[in-house]
Amino acid sequence: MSKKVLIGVAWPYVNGDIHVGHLGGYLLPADIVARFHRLKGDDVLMVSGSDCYGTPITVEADKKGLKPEEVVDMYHKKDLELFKMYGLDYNLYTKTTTQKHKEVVHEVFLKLLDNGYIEKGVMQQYYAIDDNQFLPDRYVEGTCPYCNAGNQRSDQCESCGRWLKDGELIDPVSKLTGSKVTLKDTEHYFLNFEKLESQLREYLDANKENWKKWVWNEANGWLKEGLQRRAITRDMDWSIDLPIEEIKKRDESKQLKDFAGKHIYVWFEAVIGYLSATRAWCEMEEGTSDTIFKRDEGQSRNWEDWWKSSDSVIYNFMGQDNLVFHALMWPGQLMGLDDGYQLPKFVVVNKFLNYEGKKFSKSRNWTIDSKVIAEKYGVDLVRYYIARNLPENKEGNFTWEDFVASVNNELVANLGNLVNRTLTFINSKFNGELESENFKPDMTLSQTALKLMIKTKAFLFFEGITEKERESGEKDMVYNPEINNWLGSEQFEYLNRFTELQNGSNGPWLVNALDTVMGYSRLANQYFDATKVWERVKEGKDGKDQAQEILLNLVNVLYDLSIIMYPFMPETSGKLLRMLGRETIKTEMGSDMWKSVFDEDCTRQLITHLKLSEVELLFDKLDPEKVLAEKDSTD
RNA sequence: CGCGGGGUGGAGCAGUGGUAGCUCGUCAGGCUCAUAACCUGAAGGUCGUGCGUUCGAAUCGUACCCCCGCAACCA
Repeated sequence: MSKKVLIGVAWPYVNGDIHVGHLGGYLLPADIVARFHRLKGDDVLMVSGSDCYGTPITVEADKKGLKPEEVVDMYHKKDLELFKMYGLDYNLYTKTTTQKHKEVVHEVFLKLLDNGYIEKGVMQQYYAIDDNQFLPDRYVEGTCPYCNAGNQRSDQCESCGRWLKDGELIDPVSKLTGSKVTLKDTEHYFLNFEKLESQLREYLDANKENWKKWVWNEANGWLKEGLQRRAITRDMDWSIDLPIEEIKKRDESKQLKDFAGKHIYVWFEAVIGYLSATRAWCEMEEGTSDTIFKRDEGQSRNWEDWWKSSDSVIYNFMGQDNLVFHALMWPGQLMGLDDGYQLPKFVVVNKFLNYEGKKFSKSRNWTIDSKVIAEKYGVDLVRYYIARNLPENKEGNFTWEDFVASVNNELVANLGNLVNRTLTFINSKFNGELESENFKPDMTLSQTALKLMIKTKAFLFFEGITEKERESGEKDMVYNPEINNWLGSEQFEYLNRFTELQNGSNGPWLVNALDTVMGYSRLANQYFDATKVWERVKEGKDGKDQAQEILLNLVNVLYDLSIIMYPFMPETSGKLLRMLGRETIKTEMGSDMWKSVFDEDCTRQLITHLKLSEVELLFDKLDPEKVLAEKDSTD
């Protein structure tokens, strides 16, 4: 039976364009891991959607003179197109404005209420007197009590940088109407995290080895500090309603005095999207125009298989600003349901990806349009560059100069060149066809090649080698089982790690995994040189037979590469496979493409016959001057 | 003393007690199948600073300096 893997990707706010930083922070890492699991034939469900409610949306709507719904529709549509373009392979990408989401949110709310984790409380909030409405902090401005600067936000004075507490702002007024604002008591529901603390402690301790160290430490820091109850309702119209009718059936002690204007706070509701989207996907027959939808043959349509089965694994991907919600709040919500829910096992958080050393900033026009860059340079180049710069441990940086260098010196020079030199060689010397019944796993390689491979750790190819022999590289060894033996044992430890996360590896470390792909390509280039295959073909029939075997070896490496690069560069993978005359990757459940490369039992079928399709360049070289001009255009 | 992360050759990063590594760049050489690509070799680091623990510290402790993130509805 296929393992169930649920990949929950943080829900992007639909108040602006998705830039390269979002891609690097969580969108692309999630997609890479999802594709990896699909290669292994796992039953993968990747869900996410647009986070549609809350103040950021209404702020953007005001700015554009639109209704919140219109802003949501506009950006949701744009995001859908962008994600399709980047090949982000969601099973369901939906939004939080759906009926299903609302239903599930209500269900969760009521369950937590009944279980005693939600309680009432009174807090103070800004209230516009003339307009008769509560205002979010963002909509209040006044004079800073410290530096007397006017027109400052209620939370921070931009002039002197001080943080302001509620009520400190002098002469606060509504940004919308100019109406005078005061602080007023307001009753809300709160989630009592204190009651969940010991369970959260257990949860963290159980996952110490599964999360990156800094992620765990940060979550641990929050928990040690002590979690306080947190408001889960607001006086804010652009939000999901409370299930008032249902609440009214409850005991009086659970009811607010006045439900008017009370809505569910976005932080509480958005994460429930993982659950609601799973359930929606299970019930859906097909996608709609405002979703990305995909279902493979044989995938389970019982949502509990992902959420309540012990052999399902849940991942969550997010940017660092979302850490506390995913590492503590959301697990807390699930615990409070007390209904056998699986908790996220891998909370995968990345830091931010900066742009030329500075934070991406829409307001300062310091941003790269994800769509434009992909159109110009190709999705896979961008995917590659982002993937190799993922801010897994510390902030990453996107620079145009580095982008060109990475593409030209790594992708083109190493991987692209390997493919091109191998395939054009086969074309010119063998008319694009190879066939060797003699191609067996026990072929003997040249001494030089041996030495090289031994040095580069490829010695794991060979059986019975001693440390001394390894150092000298002298032994005339036999090329043992297959290339994949080596793959399985050493190089692919990384790739294996990034999902299994065994041995306390605190991953996933996608950068390392990508490094492995490139390292494998580099090794093949060394092999090409060491075997001097271009000389072999000049040495009569024997030489040509040898060359054929060498090339078949290389072809098999290319096949491996096309598969292991797939999670990172799916388009390129398909392109390479087509050139090799192979089928492109199928990642249906149970297809187990991974096993065709990575298989401990070495049952893999080697390619012994080859008929090349038309050969083309895998990547085009970038013109540095043209690309560097991009930088100036954003200044 | 709010919480947390980081400071390792020109750049970007691995490395958490035992001869300082990788990718890119630089320099020299080789090769010519290949997108002036590939391969080999070399130069280049007192691992932020001081003190301490230890036979031994980039790695542990401590003090300090610098950069950054979060704490706010910025991914």
